[in-house]
Amino acid sequence: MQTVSGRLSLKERQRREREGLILQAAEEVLMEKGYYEASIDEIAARVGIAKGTVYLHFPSKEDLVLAIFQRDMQRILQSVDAVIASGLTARARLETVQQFMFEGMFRKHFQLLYAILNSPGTRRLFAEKECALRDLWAQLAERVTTLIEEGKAAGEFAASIPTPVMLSAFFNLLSPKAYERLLLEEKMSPEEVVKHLGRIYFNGIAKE
Amino acid sequence: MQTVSGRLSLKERQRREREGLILQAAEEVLMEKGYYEASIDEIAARVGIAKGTVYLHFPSKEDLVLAIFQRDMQRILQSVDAVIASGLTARARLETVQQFMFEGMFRKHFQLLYAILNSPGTRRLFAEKECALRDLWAQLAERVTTLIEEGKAAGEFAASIPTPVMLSAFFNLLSPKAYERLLLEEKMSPEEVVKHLGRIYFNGIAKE
Amino acid sequence: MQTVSGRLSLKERQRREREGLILQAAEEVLMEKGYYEASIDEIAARVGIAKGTVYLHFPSKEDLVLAIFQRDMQRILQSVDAVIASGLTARARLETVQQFMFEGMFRKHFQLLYAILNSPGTRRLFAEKECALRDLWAQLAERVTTLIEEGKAAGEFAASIPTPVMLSAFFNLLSPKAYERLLLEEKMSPEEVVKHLGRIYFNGIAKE
Amino acid sequence: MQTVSGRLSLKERQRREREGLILQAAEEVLMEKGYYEASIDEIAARVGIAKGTVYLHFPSKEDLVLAIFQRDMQRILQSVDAVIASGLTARARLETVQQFMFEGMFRKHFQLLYAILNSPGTRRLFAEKECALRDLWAQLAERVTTLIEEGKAAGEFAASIPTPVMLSAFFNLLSPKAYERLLLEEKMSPEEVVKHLGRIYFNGIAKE
DNA sequence: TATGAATGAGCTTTCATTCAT
DNA sequence: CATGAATGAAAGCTCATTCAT
Repeated sequence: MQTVSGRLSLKERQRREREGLILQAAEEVLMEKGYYEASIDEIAARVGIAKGTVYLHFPSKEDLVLAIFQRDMQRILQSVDAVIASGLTARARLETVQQFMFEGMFRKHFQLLYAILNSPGTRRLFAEKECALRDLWAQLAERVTTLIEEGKAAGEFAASIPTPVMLSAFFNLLSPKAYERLLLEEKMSPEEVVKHLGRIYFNGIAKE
Repeated sequence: MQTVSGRLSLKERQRREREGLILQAAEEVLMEKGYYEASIDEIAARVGIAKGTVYLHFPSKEDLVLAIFQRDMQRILQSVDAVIASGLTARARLETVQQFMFEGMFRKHFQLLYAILNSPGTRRLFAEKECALRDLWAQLAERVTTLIEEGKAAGEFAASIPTPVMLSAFFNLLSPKAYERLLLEEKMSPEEVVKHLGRIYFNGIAKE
Repeated sequence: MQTVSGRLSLKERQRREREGLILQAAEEVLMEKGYYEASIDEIAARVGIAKGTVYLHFPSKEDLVLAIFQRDMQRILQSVDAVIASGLTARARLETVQQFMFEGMFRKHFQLLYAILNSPGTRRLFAEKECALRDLWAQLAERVTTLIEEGKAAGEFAASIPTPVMLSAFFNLLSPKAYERLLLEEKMSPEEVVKHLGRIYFNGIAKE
Repeated sequence: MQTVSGRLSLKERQRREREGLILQAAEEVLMEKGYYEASIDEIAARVGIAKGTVYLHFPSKEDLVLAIFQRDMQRILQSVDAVIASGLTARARLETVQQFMFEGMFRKHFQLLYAILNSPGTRRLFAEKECALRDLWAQLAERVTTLIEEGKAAGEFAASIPTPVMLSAFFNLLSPKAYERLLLEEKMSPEEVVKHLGRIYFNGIAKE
């Protein structure tokens, strides 16, 4: 698939582009309608291709969704890793990670991931592919866990609160899905919301 | 439907009892499988009645789910109101409310409510009945809002954090759904989890 | 499903009647078009019911076809058993069995059975249900095998020809499917065809 | 397409070679899976060419199958004609023809031909091309008919059995498809099977 | 010429909802 | 009233065929 010059062939580039468009459209429809009400027909229609074409790229609806997760998680991990590599304190790095999850693209990606990962219907659906899903999730959880423990070691966070609790709280408190109301109905800016939530979380887990 | 003696007729009592059984079975199935994978057939089978009978009580699947919400919310509100009526501080009362949401029946009820209320697919489904849903939810939100503002007035909570943010954070941080992992995989007891989460939240929103 | 009087309830009778109609229509379509070109839609349309109704009776297209086989084979076995029970010579009984297979209903049933059992596509399809299919077939083969061996024992048939060969030859030579041409194009009567074929087969396997 | 030298151009030779490969692969897949489960994709893959290329040689799946028949029939006819041209008795020549049909390549070719020609689904499919199919078949039937009638004239075969019946019986009794069971499950050799079947047939049609 | 991505008609199957009994 | 058989719209998926490259 690679030419001698090391670049991808035209065909392959087109293929990836198309795949990207499908993933994007699928993500949109999934966000709007959820897994069950999102039909392959509609996804294809939004891309402007035929239903069958979707199946050239993804063998099933489930696999399509899985692919969205993988792509999104990859992007999230890249950003998170960049933050973690900085020389800041654990708390500062965790705050930056949190901010990502409220901003632009990341809100969208993370939201979908989180929604599907936690809704009872879909979890059952992906039962057999759960390993793949869990793996994806585990990678993000691992990073945050490390940060939390570094913070505890540095005396920034309360050692008395178990790390798994802090981890869960981090994702729940900061999961952007639930704050749509604040953005839409209360007309708050993401920055403002994230500031206040960060304060609650970090004061909450701070050492006495 | 009421006899001269003021009591409900036998027929009506039977009717309500059956309605209760349907709601209960429906709630179970919904919790296990989610909205889309829960079939009227299975719900009816669990009650031991015919599919058609469900439709004598609820005009549609959506309405059935709505009725579950209404019943659950009513129960939750009763308990919450009892707590609020006590003479404790705002914080103490809010902590008690939170504990409800992690205990026994309430965990189950609240979990379902919250799950469906927040999954993108189901929200669209209930779009036209959203008013009803919002009303239900608004009643609970109102109670918590009042408590938060009382707490602020009493100097217990930080006035600098907007009340809507505190409200959202309350439900997100303390929503039991997301903590199943802690209960199941980390083998923590609900009491322990609620203790740590309460600490995070209440320290987080406390006045400096 | 049975009333105290021992008769089937009305519901159950209707159910069976409907099931019979579906099987009959399915058999017709299958005969005309073969397995793959027979669509559930068309079968339902011929019965005058909706597609979904077919699925109330048979969980899948494969199972529908299997049910046809079972019903047909049952009918065939009944008739064959009646013949076998008569006190005639082995040859006379085998001839009578052969005649069945060329007459009226039996031609139709046997034809379908044989066609699907021997076409490569369908055999693969029914791979997992092959046990069921094989069982059905084995029952008929067993009867014929017994007759052949009785004939050999009685000195009617050549002992030098292996019984399995005689069995295969019986079904192939006498399978009515392949003789449609004689009936249709050569305008021969079934009786005439069966007479000549019987002569060939029975002279062929006769003791020297 | 022919050069002045009378030989086929290189291009044309390559073309025919590839066509042969396609036919061969198609025949294989068809034998394994039957008409409907054989996909153009798989056939192309086995040849190692693209799906579209198949369509450069054959305008449709049906035509591809028809071409297989034509090629196979041509080969069969060649061999049959060679046999017929020998100076043996009618019976001896017919026996040799029969042996062909049980041996090596011929079994394979004949089997496919016969299977598709007799399965109800495929017959309908080829309805419009039936003329072509019938023609092919008629050529073989004609040879055998001639042999049978020569046998009758020579007093070798019973004149009382109509020739079309003998013809049908010949192909049915001797069609190798149905004898796979004997080869596979009873572990008989083709030679043995053909010997016994020949005995049945030729004794069956012999003059009293 | 050879390719294989794209197409879309058509299939099996599901299930909320209706309604004659 | 209660029933559950019947409905039929709608979904996921396949594959022969086409056509731009």
